[in-house]
Amino acid sequence: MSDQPAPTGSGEPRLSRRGSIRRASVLDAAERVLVAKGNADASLRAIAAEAGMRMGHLQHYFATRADLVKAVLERALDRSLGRLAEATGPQSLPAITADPAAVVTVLLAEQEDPQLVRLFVEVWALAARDEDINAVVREFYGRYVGHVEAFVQRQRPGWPAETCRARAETFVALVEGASLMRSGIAGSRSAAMDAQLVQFAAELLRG
Amino acid sequence: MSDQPAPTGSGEPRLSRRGSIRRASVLDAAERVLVAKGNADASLRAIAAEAGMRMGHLQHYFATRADLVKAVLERALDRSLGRLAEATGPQSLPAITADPAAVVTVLLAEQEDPQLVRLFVEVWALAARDEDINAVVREFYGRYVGHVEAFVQRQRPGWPAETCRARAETFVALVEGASLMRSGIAGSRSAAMDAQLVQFAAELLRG
DNA sequence: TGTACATCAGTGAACGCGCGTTCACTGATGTAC
DNA sequence: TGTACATCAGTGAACGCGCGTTCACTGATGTAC
Repeated sequence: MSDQPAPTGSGEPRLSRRGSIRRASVLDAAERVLVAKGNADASLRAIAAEAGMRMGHLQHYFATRADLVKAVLERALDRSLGRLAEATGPQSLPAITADPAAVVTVLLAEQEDPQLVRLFVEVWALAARDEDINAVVREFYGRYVGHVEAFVQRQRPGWPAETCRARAETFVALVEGASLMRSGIAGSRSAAMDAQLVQFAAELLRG
Repeated sequence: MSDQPAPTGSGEPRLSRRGSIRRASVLDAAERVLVAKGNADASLRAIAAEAGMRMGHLQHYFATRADLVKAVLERALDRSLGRLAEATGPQSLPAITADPAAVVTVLLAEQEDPQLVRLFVEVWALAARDEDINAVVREFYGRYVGHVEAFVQRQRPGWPAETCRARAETFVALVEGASLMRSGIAGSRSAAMDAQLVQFAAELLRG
């Protein structure tokens, strides 16, 4: 979470400046391998090789594989959330705040990266089985929905909070489902579908 | 696919009547284990135990684990598609054909089974990595969308086919995304969200 | 009706493999005095 | 400024484990004559 060298209090070893950098580069390598090969095939050996270090060394930074995977996902979801907040936040480009359809377009554009979509699908599957990952994922979607809800509230200040919430949840369902239908997993992109998605998602935001 | 004992021509051994029954019970057992434990933890040993047979015996029916998993998914998706066709087909209950909202309600009700949702999420993850599974899954969603498209066409005979198709795809995206938001993976059910989902999904079906 | 034989059903042990984890260890770095 | 020592960075080999697959085998079943 933090760039500071010493997460004091925990049982973890303190990290020097160099150690922090190495830890981050382990996360980078692990994310690359995870995205490229999937959770099942992302072995610690492969991750260590990608990071340019020996396997035993990984344990200096992450006691177990589960810890490493969790840290990778937390970081990746945090990053994703940052981009999302940028797209929906009140401080974003005036053109975007004014036009809900533009928000949808930005989110759909993010899905153009097939590896990112694959990572998300992997994350859902993990969250369905693993309590720790589930907590991380649910917090992510909680915040995601929260951002969208705030956006809707800004568009239609008169609407009750419950309506905004329900619309935000429906919006997120639509966008996440769209990633399946557009990525080659359950279907392929088409201009007609994209247009329909944008129209309906925008309607959810200001309908 | 067939109940007939002899899938002639292939390299597979011919199955006696008893063999066909055993083969089906292997599929049943494999599906139970797969749903309960997920693909990663569903070992052939566990599946054999569930089926009440020895591991080596599985090879009489499925040469490799991949073959078995593929067969399980094909059967499960076929079954799912049957239920779907029933809900959207012209021969279904008059009350359902008349009311798109009822179709949505039926589909959402199917998602109430958490194990089924978990199976689907697993299937998406597999389809994202494995070519064979991908083909199976895409055919499933192709048919799924086809049924919905036909339903839309029946509701609004005047609409061009492309519009019906795009709406059907958007509909499926919404329903599949909803399974994530309602199942505990990315969020939890709420009455307000369900109402919103039904309203918007129905609007997709008849505009 | 009875026997021979091919085919299918099912066993059980062994195989090599890659996995995550452990551990005793050696270098490098930085801090205290 | 120089030395001692603690701490962190990084190595490398070994561990046990569960996995999917292979194989030689024995029973059971059904068909041909």
